[in-house]
Amino acid sequence: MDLNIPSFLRNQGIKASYQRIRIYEYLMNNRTHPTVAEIYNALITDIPSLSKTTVYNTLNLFVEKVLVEEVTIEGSEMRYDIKDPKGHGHFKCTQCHRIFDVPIQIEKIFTEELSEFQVQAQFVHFVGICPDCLKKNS
Amino acid sequence: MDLNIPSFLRNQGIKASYQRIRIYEYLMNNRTHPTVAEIYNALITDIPSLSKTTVYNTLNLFVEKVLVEEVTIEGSEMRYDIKDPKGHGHFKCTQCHRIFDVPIQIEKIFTEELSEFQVQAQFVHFVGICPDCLKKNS
DNA sequence: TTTCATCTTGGACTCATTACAAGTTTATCA
DNA sequence: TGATAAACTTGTAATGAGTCCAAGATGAAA
Ligand SMILES: [Mn+2]
Ligand SMILES: [Mn+2]
Ligand SMILES: [Zn+2]
Ligand SMILES: [Zn+2]
Repeated sequence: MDLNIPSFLRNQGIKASYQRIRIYEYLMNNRTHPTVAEIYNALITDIPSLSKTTVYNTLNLFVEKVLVEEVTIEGSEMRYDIKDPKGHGHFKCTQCHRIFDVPIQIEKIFTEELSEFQVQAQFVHFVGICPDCLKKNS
Repeated sequence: MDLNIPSFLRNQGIKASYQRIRIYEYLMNNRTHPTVAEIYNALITDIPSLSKTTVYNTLNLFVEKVLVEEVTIEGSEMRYDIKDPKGHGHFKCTQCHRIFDVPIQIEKIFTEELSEFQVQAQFVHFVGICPDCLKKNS
């Protein structure tokens, strides 16, 4: 499923600048929920003129156009994730600080009390210790 | 269940200073998930010497001692909530910006894939429009 | 190639939070 | 009492993620 990023972006009503293509491509290839600083540091060697503001602008645009989702989880920096139409939760390991994807049964979360609310988005996340770190500890 | 806050704090290993008592009391009486600024502004008339740093220090201490929980939900300011041993989720209304408590069936969220992880905490939140605002809109 | 809208850039700025050092309170004990 | 020290509070300065803005670059259309 070899995605052509430039035409994909244009289909979403986004002008496919070089910076935007490279940022989207980075998110596709690095499903680690990177921060702005991580994205910027990864691309700056290839794109020496890149500005942090452009990374912010581009991510905000992608979020607005629903190509990308913000992941708010423990810590002071926002993280970014390619939009998953199915939706999934996250698990943050307190030892290695990695963030794992967790499949979620969204329907099961809804409770009676929410019936009067119009829910537009839902977020689930866990904090704890991942299997790798549990092994290392023992 | 008329709680004696000073002795409650001492039981938790926390010295019951006047500031700490008033901040805890405020959180007990205002289950609105207030920000630091809201707590500070509410108490500054009663305690003119109160410092914002004290509010930060106190809340961080309460979080460490598990008397209070941080609520991270949309927006740049941290919010605080008296610790609920049962646990509950939150719903943020995009129109009136209120944050509602939502009872959650935590067990139902757990998926097969989490079985190898040691989960220490879980967070669920929703974003959408609350019943009051839905009525106003129609 | 000219034009005009859109993008990118970097530096200034904002604002929530933390760090720090000096002053205050409180508990303990001579 | 008074002395001593630990813990707490306070105000100011510093940090740092994110935004604003104005000037320059890009690129599609005519
Ligand atoms: Mn993810
Ligand atoms: Mn709550
Ligand atoms: Zn780990
Ligand atoms: Zn509302």
